[in-house]
Amino acid sequence: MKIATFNINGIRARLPQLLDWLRAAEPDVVALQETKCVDHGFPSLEIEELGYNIAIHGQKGFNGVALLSKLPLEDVSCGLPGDDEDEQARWIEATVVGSRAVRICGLYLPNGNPAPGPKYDYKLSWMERLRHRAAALVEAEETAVIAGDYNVIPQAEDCRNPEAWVTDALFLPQTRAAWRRIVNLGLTDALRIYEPGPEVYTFWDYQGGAWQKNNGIRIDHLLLTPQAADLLTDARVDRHVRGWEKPSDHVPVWVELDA
DNA sequence: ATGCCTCCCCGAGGGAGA
Repeated sequence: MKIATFNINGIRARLPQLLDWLRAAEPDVVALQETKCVDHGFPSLEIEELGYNIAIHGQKGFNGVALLSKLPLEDVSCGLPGDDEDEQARWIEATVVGSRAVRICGLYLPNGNPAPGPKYDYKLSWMERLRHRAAALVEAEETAVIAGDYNVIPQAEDCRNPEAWVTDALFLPQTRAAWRRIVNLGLTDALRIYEPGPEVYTFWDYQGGAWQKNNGIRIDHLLLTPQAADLLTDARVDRHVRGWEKPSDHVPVWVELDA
């Protein structure tokens, strides 16, 4: 079962690229972020024509997450538990049953800039809620993949110019400590298993020729519970997609599970 | 980099992103 995450940066603006990638990469499950449209604006027909079922958690203008799956999406749940006041569409989860049942969680973690400030406070509190949800999945011994745009640069080797990020919400010590508290529940950062080297990035800014200079950061991650990690057979970045016409600033990242 | 792009809102110029 091939499971991918892709911050699409506007699904209506990016539909041709998304369809081209789906046809070429043939993922079984995709977690999308930054769909930037309400549910009735989602281009469902074109995606369903490629054989995907769809679960959407949209919002007007920004945010927005979705799951695509060639297998049925069961027990869909939208919204990260822990704050009933939180209206932002950043979390969706569902179960997909192949040879094994896999819980798929798609997330769009808040950016948090500028830090310090209320946006950074929201990021840290969201990460604490994420830790609680991840702990529950680990405790229940679920076969689960927690995939998405984490807006976290875990370590210095995950960016080209660490010194440029030292005061940024994506790389602040508090952010990376919160990330470690989540990973240290016993989760596996899947891409690191198959791409251990430096200069493995998933985002390149549109500005300043970042792509041409390979001035990237690794912020899109797939975290696996132990039961999912047992099934891991591959994990890669579809880096080439960033060189396409009118690309997203993120590229797809995927894992292959024997499930 | 207090923003060199690009998305969204809409139908101008501002918010958001990372």
